[in-house]
Amino acid sequence: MTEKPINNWLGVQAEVLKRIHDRTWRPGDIIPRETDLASEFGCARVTVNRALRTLADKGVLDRKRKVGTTVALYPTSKATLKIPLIRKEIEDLGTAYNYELIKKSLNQKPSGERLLEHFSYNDKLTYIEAIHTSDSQPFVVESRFINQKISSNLETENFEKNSPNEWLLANIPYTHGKIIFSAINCSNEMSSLLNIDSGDAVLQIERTTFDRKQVITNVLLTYHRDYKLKASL
Amino acid sequence: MTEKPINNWLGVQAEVLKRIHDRTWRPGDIIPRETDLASEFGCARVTVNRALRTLADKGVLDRKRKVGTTVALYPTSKATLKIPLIRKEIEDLGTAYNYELIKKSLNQKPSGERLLEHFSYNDKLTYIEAIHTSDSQPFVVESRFINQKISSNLETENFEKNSPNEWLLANIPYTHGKIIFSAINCSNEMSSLLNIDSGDAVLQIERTTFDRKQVITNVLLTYHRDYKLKASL
DNA sequence: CATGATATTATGTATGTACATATTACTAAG
DNA sequence: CTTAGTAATATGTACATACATAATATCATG
Repeated sequence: MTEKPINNWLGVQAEVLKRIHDRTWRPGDIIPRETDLASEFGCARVTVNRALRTLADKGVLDRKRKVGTTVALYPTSKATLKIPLIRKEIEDLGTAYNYELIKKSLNQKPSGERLLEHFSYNDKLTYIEAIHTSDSQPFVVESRFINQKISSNLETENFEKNSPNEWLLANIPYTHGKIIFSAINCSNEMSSLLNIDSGDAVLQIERTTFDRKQVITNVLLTYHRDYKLKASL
Repeated sequence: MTEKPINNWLGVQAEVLKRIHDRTWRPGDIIPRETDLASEFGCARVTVNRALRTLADKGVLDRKRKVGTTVALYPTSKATLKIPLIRKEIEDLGTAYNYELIKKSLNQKPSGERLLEHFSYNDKLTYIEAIHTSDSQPFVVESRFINQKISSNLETENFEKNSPNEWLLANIPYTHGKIIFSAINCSNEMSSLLNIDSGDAVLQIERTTFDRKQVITNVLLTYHRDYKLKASL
């Protein structure tokens, strides 16, 4: 071992990325096995394992027992986008956050494709429509259905001051969720809420969160006209 | 140790999630230290470490040396969206994929805010406009600038048959990227390409990829009207 | 009382070893 | 020649141990 050993997993990761990057190992290639890399780098196999495992998590490598590790053919660019609390997103812009309840109605029955896809026919839902503003400018309209089965405290909360967004996060744990991004032409009603012209294109995010099999809530967020959602890969 | 030990990291992870879920540990709470959990579960500290580390990666926990591990206050819902190759996305729909080059021009100078944010003033860019179709229906219009510095082979590739999307992925490695999602009202020109009405709202994704500091390419993908981007959290 | 040195502590990581598991390759029985 | 059974192998994981590192708490000194 004349070379300086790479004896930490970040170092191994960097070296592996370097070799993928400079095409020593090309997409589809099988790379040397852990034991070989370990002895080449002068470190323990577990260290190599951690580096390769992390890269596999990120989608850079594909791994299979007994078969080996290959450089991913289509590095399915996994973008991770952080979805912050709306209040926090606005406050982070350095602007004043405000929340206003527009509508609230209890005991709604699910109707329409969007709701019936998630809720069952005899679920009772609380509907809430509200607007979040940034320096008094409309930022996003929240239009939400909450499954009344989830919590008895739901009735005592009137959502006049607190957004259901925050209330749910603080009170109702969820296991997983689905998100759908789309673009829509603004309706008359929505355009007056957002203070833009009817027909203007706006970004819409639908989010459904679950507690195991049970749907907790389905929310449609309609953003102001110039909203851009950023992510990195 | 009367209880059955939890001696694998997935088991520990499940148990920790259970306790967060049933509010034994609430958002903001500091949870017992690794050594304590290890002795409670009857496993090694490293096993607990791996479980907690993985949950911290996912954003469920916050960890800090010497301070301890807390349940994340705002579990900054990290959505991971997989961005597949366009061809693959269409083929996975079970429809026929087709690619058609619309325009190609060399030696463009960057102009406009979008390009000058990334490219430097005297970069030479190759511009490519192309359309990807699904069963002959317009699926997405690709409008791309490629930095000519990145590869000498760029000149030999005419992009008549192969989309720059695939060519770049196969030939030019990148280190990281930025993505911006927005909604726009379709221009006259774009609407005729996408075979929809001018003014229709469409989803637009801008993606810039880098090789370290250097910008490789900036692409604007304008999707067909009913396109929805799905992600999970 | 302020301040800088020092001890303490919880997480972070490296190592050698051992065994588990998934998958392939090989081999022998029919 | 097929097939069930078995060996070989690369990754996956668990553990005990040791030391590293970051952040806090404590204490001595001026």
